[in-house]
Amino acid sequence: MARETVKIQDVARAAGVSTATVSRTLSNPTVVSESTRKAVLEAVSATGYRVNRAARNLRTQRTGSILTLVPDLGNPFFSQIISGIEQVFSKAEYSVLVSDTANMSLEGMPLSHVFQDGQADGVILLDGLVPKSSINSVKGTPNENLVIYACEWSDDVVIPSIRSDNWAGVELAVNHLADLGHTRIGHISGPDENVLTKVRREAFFEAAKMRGLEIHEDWLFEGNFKLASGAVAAEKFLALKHRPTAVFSASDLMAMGFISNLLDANINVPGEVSVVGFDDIDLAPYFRPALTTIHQDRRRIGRIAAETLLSCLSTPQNTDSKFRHVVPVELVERGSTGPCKQ
Amino acid sequence: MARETVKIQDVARAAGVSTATVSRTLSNPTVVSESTRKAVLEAVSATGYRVNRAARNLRTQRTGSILTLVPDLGNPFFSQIISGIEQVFSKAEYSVLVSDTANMSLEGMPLSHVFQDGQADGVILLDGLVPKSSINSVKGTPNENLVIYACEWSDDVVIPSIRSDNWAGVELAVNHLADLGHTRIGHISGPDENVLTKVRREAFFEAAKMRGLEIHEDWLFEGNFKLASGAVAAEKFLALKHRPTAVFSASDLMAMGFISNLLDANINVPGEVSVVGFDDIDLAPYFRPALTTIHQDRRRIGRIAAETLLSCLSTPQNTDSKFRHVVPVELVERGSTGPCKQ
DNA sequence: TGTTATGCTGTAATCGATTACAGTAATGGA
DNA sequence: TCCATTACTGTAATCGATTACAGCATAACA
Repeated sequence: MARETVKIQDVARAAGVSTATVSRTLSNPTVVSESTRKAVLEAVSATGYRVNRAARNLRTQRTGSILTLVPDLGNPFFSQIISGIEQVFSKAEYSVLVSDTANMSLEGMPLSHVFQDGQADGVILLDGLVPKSSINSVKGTPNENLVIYACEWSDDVVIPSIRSDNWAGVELAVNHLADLGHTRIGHISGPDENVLTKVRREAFFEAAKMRGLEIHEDWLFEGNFKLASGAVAAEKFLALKHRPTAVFSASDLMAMGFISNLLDANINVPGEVSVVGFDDIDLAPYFRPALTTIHQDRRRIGRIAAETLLSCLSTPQNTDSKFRHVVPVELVERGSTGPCKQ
Repeated sequence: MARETVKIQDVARAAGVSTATVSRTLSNPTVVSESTRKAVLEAVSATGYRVNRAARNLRTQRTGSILTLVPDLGNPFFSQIISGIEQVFSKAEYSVLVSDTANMSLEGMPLSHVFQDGQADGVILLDGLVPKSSINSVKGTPNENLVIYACEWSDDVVIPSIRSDNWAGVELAVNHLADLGHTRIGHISGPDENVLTKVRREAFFEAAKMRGLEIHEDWLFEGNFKLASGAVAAEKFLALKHRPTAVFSASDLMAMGFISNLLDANINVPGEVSVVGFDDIDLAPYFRPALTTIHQDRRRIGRIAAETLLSCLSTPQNTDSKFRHVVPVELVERGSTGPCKQ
């Protein structure tokens, strides 16, 4: 009964108006008269018309979608941020594209291509390791302010960013342990190249110093935020002659991997070793011992990032590339930490 | 130095050829002569030309992207499937759009709109609860075969699907427990409306029957696949006068929530109660007790779904709407199950 | 030499919307 | 009555690529 695809022409014909009027009715209803509006809308539903995005995009030079670059899509940590992002953009009638940076080489690929190709109107980077040169390719273009960081970032690149208050989080963790009487505190960090690793490590040293605690080289374990690396850290920990009585892990997953191995070695947590994580993943309260950790509101980070980008999209002028939104974190005390008994 | 945007005209001029030749060089290099090809490619890199997608999409009536509908983006389970999907599509030069069905109402929204709008060339449904009417709106259209299920599905809807071998997984779990001597086995299920719940529950009854085991109404706990619902099930479990000695949970998360609460109540796992999960999430081996569970290869499901859709996209004719790919599962024995001692 | 095939290239129509500009009718004010 | 303004509406150009069709050499063959 209907033609293959119904286009604006068909609606115009059905409503007895021009295509311009149909278009106006749909995108700016107030400028057409009551009666034509009704006629057009009727024709639209009668024909089942739907605006063709490609045509609109070509004409308006917009895409109606934004791109999210994630270092590891399989990681639940990021999926929750994306969830927050999607929530905001779906309301605003934007589509969300996701790409795993592990599946592409960004080395030679300037981010400006995303805009030139008409792939997306904006980009949210969850990956602090996207090459500086790639990001800077948008500097000086009209899209300069449409790339922002969420969660991770790079100190070399000046674009807006949303992040947790990592420094405060580490302080909370260390002070919590110090308050419990621990003086020998170890640290499981993320991978060296990660910006979060740097901040949290530095904050760790600083917080320890503030409490007058000494840190031994031996007590620092480099991981990669994932479970297995926490388990590896535990092996090294167990091999130490003179062990710390508490450990601050830069991620919950590493903390859990660490604890698992300690328990297997019959080391009591928190009896002999207290452990604080970072993230407060859903499982933290259900792990045994329940994990004391620093709560990050991941979905909120995603939402704020999306809202920030959205406002840049609607009013490009008043964007500050140095904009930085820091989301507060909090300590959640659970069962994996206890008083120092030595 | 360069114009705002360089278009195919500019390249044509620079190379001294027509736009048609430029287009051909880029999309079908073999039909142009060696010398022009070189000239064009030089002009392309000299000008920094990039094909405008909106224009191409309009002309070719394709979008180069596919849509993934997820019931809960924040759930790590789905993010790993998406990871597999993205891996395949990024190689094939497709973009992946993700939408959380929780953020949209699909009730009145026919899926055919996705195609009419030119939003995507194909759809992967990770959500078995997308309304039948919405999906069936593509039946009889040219896009009939470009919507497929991954992981979940609906028995009412005839479209290709990729899924784990749920039935076999449940059998493995029940037989494992029966082999350990358990005769009183409980089950924590997903939510009633979920298709996986139905299959796994039915398979549970069947497997139990095959082993000559009786199942009491009291031993069935309805959850929602998430942690907290496992903990709730544990409360009900603890209130029972006559408890099962083993429990099969339809998800690892529920199993962990369940175990946590049992441990808090000083019930030994697996000493007093054995627990088998389903999924084999990354944490399963690090939980204490390490979780015995049914391994599902989520990334593989994603990859196969993507490859299936991809082949439908390239050769639409030979698609079978009844196509069903069942991915094998396996039992992973860990510490949460042990011999029945009663 | 004439005819046909082959290989490459250019012209121009086309995809389906948006929107600048112009035109018309109705209204109000002088 | 005439002019200006307001409120709509229509015409047609435009976004930037792809591709059907036609044209022109050159090669191949009779």
